Amino acid sequence: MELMARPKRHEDGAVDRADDPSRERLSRERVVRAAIGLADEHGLGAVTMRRLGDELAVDPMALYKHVRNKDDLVDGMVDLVVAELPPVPARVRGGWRGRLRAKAVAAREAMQRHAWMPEAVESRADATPAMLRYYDEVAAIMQDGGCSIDLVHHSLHALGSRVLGFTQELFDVAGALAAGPQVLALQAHGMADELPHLSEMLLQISHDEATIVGSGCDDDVEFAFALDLLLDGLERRRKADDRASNG
Amino acid sequence: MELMARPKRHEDGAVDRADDPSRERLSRERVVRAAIGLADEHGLGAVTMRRLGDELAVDPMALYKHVRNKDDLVDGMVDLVVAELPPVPARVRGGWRGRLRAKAVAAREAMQRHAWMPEAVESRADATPAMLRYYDEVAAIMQDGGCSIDLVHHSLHALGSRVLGFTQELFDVAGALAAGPQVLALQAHGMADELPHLSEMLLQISHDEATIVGSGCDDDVEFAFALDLLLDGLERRRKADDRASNG
DNA sequence: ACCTGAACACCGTTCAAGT
DNA sequence: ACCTGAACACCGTTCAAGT
Repeated sequence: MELMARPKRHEDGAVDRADDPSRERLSRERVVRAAIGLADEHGLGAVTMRRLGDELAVDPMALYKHVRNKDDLVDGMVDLVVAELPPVPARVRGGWRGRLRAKAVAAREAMQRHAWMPEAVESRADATPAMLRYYDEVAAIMQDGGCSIDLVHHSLHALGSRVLGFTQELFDVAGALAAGPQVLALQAHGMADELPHLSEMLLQISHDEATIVGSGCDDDVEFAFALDLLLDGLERRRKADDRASNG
Repeated sequence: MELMARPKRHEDGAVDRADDPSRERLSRERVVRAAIGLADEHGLGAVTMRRLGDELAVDPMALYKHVRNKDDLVDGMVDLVVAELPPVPARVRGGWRGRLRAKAVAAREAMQRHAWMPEAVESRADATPAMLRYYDEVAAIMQDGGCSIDLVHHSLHALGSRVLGFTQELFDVAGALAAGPQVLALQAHGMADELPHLSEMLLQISHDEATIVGSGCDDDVEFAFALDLLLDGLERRRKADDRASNG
């Protein structure tokens, strides 16, 4: 998963700089792609103007010619990832719900390749142009499906980032706790007495899962559960609106 | 909203240090409350070991006696806020749904006083003890209401941080865009052609709202809409489970 | 006119030196 | 044995000095 082109080096390790004028020129896209590669490999925390400069074999200050500042860099990373999300397949079963579902599931796959995206998006105040276009597509799917503008509006709020493929979880309820040893650790620390309901739940989960796969929750299942819960609820509201205006 | 006790100073401005042994002793709670006060007033970014030391009129290094490191400090801030959320009133109408709803709405009020909480929570890998206790209470309410353990589990994933009062929005769809001037700005920059559905939606919102209040969306309404959508859907699943096992 | 890199004003944390 | 503060290894960004 090497998204960026590494700077060319001589076999002896010396870096081409002033010598080689054919060396790939810097551009905003090349800078942003290098940052994405850095984040994919080492996390968003590793994305540093200085380190990015190293990665591109360039003076850190040179980056400021292609990027206003670090905020602008992160904006660029988010925008590029969202811009490159696959378009929803032309023919999908299940009406507007099915189309929206397919869109969210496709986005989710991309987000798993870029695990830093939720944190990056969360840290932005404003939506990037690509995010706006994405949400316009979502609105289009719903309006085409017969949702009122008012319902579309509420839905965008209700779905939030879920439609972009985020799990949006407070903490990894299962990953952090459902692993067998962790449950035991909980009990060992006497927390099980304090958390009877969670303990019972986690115990049952790890018991059920143990017979099938490893342990912990299936993120895909949970994502689909929440998504369908919301989409089903929204379709019910759409039908109710329909009856109210047509009946 | 002054949560912390400021260090006492002489009227001439000189700081009591070694002189005054009765000067309030540092403690983990005092450190954490000071950090919360700092975040409430100036945002999470202003919470710095150095600045916190200044605030408490203490060497920054002295903080490390009460707090393992900065991560531990933020953990402490999150834990204290969650621990002090009001308990759900004993008698609330509407069964488990009503009780859970009341809990989320009460939490939401607290979160609005501590606007840095979503960011702080998002940056944590693990839940704090108070968060675990909170989620145990949520699980208890649902189990008492007749939800199967399996449904409780899915619900915790689906509700995510919403039950803690977070809006969990990707970006402030409305705040950033629905304000009248912004819509015009959008059109001026030719984005309206690219975003026909969003533009139409935002135009209608600002038109509708203009006659009632200012502009933008009502966050409380949107929070309640999404919460009820989820709670209604979960109650439907509970009933379906009921029929499946009893019928 | 352009580019570069030294320097500034921060940060969390270590660790040695002083009591 | 304890505490303190100098120092380290970073950070984003400014700005002046050099070409």
